[in-house]
Amino acid sequence: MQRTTRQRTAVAELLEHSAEFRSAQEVHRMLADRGESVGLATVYRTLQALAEVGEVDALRGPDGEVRYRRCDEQAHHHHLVCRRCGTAVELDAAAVEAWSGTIAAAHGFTAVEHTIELFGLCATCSAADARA
Amino acid sequence: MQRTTRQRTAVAELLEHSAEFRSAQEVHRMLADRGESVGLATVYRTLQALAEVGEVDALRGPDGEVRYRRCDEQAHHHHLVCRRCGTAVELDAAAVEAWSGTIAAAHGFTAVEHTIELFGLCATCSAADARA
DNA sequence: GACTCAATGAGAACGATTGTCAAAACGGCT
DNA sequence: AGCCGTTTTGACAATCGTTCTCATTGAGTC
Repeated sequence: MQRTTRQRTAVAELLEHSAEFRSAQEVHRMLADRGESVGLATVYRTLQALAEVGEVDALRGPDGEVRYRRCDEQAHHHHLVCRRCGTAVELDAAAVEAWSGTIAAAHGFTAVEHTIELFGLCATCSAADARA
Repeated sequence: MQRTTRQRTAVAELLEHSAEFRSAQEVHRMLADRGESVGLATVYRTLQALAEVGEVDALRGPDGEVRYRRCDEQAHHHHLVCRRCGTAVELDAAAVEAWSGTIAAAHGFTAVEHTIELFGLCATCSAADARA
């Protein structure tokens, strides 16, 4: 049976209040700073579990680190992520979904999955850059 | 100055004859098996260099490993990759490109880049699976 | 052939992630 | 509240891909 523990609550809680994608390491550090220290291994396990259930979305950033975020949209969707601050916008990509399906079929591929993520600088970070 | 060495030639040569995406580790092993042993560090350096110049395309598989492949198309494009054997089809995604640009602008993002890759089982591997 | 500087390679170092396993905590039960 | 069987946890070791270091080697030049 799935038990409710302090650490699981803490991790879920933190993501609940984050609009940004966070890596396991970040979550670990943030919780530590906040005094709710949780073992690193536990953070990884919890995050993966949440992702498996669909509670959170996971994606691998350009640097190879996996990041997690609690999304409003439960259904399948993609993101436009700020590469500086991690803020993300959820995208409805019906058009792209259709395209991917068609393309795959045309080449005889089956069991197709796709990775479609956009990375850039959000309005805020762009402005900060320009000022610098 | 950029020098022409046995190892650089060997790596380039191997990719030249591969229709599949190969990881640095794979390239290293394949060269060793073939008797043209090349240091692992050198393989990494060479692959990165080739990718930087645009000689080869690089992409990160679902497992996080970076894979390289020599592509016919020099211009920007995406792939439909077999997750079993690594075979890849080059895709022209003009429609998707346009979509990504529009979406990004609509949200005030700048300097946008995107990751768009499709993974599945190629016709051959699908068939092999069905038979098993 | 001699010389210079880029390139190589063995191995250490790294950073993210996963595995291990004894100790601690949960939840149901009395 | 106290017990108990199970699930979780966490400190630490282990993996794995990748990068760094630095003494040695080799490419291109004169």
